[in-house]
Amino acid sequence: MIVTNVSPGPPVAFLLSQLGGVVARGFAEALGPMGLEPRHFAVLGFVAAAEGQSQNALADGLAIPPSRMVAVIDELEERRLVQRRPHPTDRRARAVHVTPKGRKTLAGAAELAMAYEATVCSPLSVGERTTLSNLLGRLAAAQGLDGVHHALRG
Amino acid sequence: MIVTNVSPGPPVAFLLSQLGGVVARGFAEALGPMGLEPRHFAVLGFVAAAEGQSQNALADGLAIPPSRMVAVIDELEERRLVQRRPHPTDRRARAVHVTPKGRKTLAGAAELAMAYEATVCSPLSVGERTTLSNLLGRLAAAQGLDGVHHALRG
DNA sequence: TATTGTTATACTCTATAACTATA
DNA sequence: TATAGTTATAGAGTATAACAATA
Repeated sequence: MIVTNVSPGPPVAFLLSQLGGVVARGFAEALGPMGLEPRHFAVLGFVAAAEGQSQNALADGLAIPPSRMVAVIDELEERRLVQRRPHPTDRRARAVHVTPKGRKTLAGAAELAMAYEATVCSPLSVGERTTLSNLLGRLAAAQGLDGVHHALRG
Repeated sequence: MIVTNVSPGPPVAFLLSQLGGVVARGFAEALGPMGLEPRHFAVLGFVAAAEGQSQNALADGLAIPPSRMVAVIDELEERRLVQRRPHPTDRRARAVHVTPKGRKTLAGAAELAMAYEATVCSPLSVGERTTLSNLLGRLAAAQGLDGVHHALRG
């Protein structure tokens, strides 16, 4: 009998667990010079993509509990990267906006992220990166990942 | 100017962080029916691969602190999967051995792990799995991963 | 004096649920 | 009565360092 349902080489699930942890930590380190953690980067980017959202809307969109969103916005606001303004139609809510300084910081962090991406992928040719991105994307889709909540785990 | 240093598609580092977390959690769940957590599986397998090692040697080999190893061995011994015996040459140390029940449990857990691997890889053809394993293996090697400490993060 | 196993402590991180002010 | 934001609390998980027995 020929075994066909086992993938050759080291188990993929195995490598993914290993690499996922290392890359997540490495990404956090790469962001260090900006003084941002991955969660700040994620929230800042999400706010910049759609300004004026309520904190609950942000928490919903990034699939994190509202109480955590409060802390992240606190830290971002303390550094003048975002600003809480009164919500135009609901006096309970706060409309979150990005400051000019926040946009600059976001741009810098995005550059660091791209540089880290290049470091991680450096062992591969451009063609291989495309292949890898495609294969991983299919696995991610099968796992129900939609590409939104990225840097929030840990 | 043509941009060549950016990989096409979603960033690989991004997908790896996402998938790593999901797969690690999924693996923990897959092991659930056995009543084992990934760390127990890893230690049990490492002990089975070389019996009679001291706890410090195990902690060293799996790159986890000795105090943590104590807790894991405690739990494995409570379930009669491993056994602490006096070390033949050093009365301070304990030689850790796998019981017959431990071997059966390990075999069952290994089957669950293979089944989970098959689930994760189900969107890919066998050829694609080989390709993916190869690409991930090269990234892992570049990150200094040696393939030993797998299921211990989280 | 150093090392093995162990225990205790302290620290980080997180979600849950209470609280207030508005709706 | 329900919802937005906030705060407080408690839980899980962890590493660090102190400890006793032995080398």
